[in-house]
Amino acid sequence: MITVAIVEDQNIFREALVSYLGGQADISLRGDYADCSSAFIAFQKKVPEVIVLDLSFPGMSGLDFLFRLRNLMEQPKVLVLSGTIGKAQWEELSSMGIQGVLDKTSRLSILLSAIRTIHAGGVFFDSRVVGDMSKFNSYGENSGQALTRREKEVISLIARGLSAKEVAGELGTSHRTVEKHKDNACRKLDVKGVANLTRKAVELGLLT
Amino acid sequence: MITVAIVEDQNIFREALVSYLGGQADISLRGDYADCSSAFIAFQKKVPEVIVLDLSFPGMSGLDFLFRLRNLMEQPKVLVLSGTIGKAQWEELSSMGIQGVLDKTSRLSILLSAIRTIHAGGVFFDSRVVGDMSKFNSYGENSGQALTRREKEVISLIARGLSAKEVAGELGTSHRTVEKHKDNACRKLDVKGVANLTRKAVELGLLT
DNA sequence: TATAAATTACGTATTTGTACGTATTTTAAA
DNA sequence: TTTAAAATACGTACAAATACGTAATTTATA
Repeated sequence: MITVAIVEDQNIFREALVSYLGGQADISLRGDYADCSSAFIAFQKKVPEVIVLDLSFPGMSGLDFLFRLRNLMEQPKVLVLSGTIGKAQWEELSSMGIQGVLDKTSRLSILLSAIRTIHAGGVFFDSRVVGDMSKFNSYGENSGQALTRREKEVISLIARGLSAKEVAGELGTSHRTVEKHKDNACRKLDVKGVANLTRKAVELGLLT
Repeated sequence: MITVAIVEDQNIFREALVSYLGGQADISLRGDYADCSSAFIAFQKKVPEVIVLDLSFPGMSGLDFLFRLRNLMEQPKVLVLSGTIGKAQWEELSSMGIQGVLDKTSRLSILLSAIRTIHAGGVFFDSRVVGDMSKFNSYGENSGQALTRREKEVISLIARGLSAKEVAGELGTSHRTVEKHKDNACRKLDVKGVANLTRKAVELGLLT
């Protein structure tokens, strides 16, 4: 018998999942939660073996949630249900020690398999998600560098519509420096122009 | 007995919905489809009374789908399940004669109610979705003008990273004209700069 | 057809972005 | 502490964007 909890903000989806998983012989549902806070409170009393966690909702509070899970007495296995996740999310996810990632376009039977697999001690990473992640590692065999904190800060503000001068004022530095950071970020991301940079910033989850 | 079909690309969600709705005494499921094409082919033979349609997936083929539905012998009631929908989608939706819109964060019981309501001849518009839509009507009590087709075309290309010159080449017109369209669009949308324009274009669903 | 809306085009002046470069100081890691 | 990475700053030349303006032509539509 596998004890499972679901954390998913889309009520319709969550309740439908509950309805389905509740009918499985080897699964015992131990709660479903629409937000991380109420889930964590419940888990402090009783930790389920497997947590099905939707990380597609905004605010990336889900990552804080994963972090806090590591302080529980018992360590639950975590299966992340993702819609589309950005590079920023993925970087944090992969260092967070989760047991699986699944795309919502996967089959329901795959979800079941994944739950059983990770409960048995395995890992389950959906190829569509993991495959997409490879693009994050191929910014170029040449230029595959991660953005620095300052670069992220700068392009985040630029994507919000600020000019280089305004960003400089915001960060208390020179507009030439800002332009340099932006310049470097553009080369690392292999994009040109504010429009592409803006969409990239959104994609990377830098405007949350 | 209400005959219902589901069109939803997220397999896990769709199958979980099938599992749940299949257990309802007054609902008879007549098929579930992961894409509009296969759904339409099936509907040409037999039209369900109610179609639960997810419009949150890309390509906005869902709108073409709605349009084609109008050519069927019998007219099904349509309940749209939306994640977040942009202004462009909403404008087309509201002129498409659907019977209901529901947010995925609604409760499952609400979905049931909605299905029963529109089957009985009523309409069901979730306040969260409709409420959000009001923001689209308040681009300013002053400047609340709709974008023209050309303006949408121009800012869509600009948001994709093309310069005014490149857009001009693409559309076979002068770069001055392109700049003018962009200028006008910016005033209508009350934004400044490529970054803001790009995010607005994404928000409006112009980059699908 | 008459009228309004949309598309087209250009002028001009100023600001901002882009794409190279170099080089110093600060901060973090080995 | 030594070393590497990051952040800082500046030069220059050209391209592009921005913010005003006017106005002719085409296309819908009442």
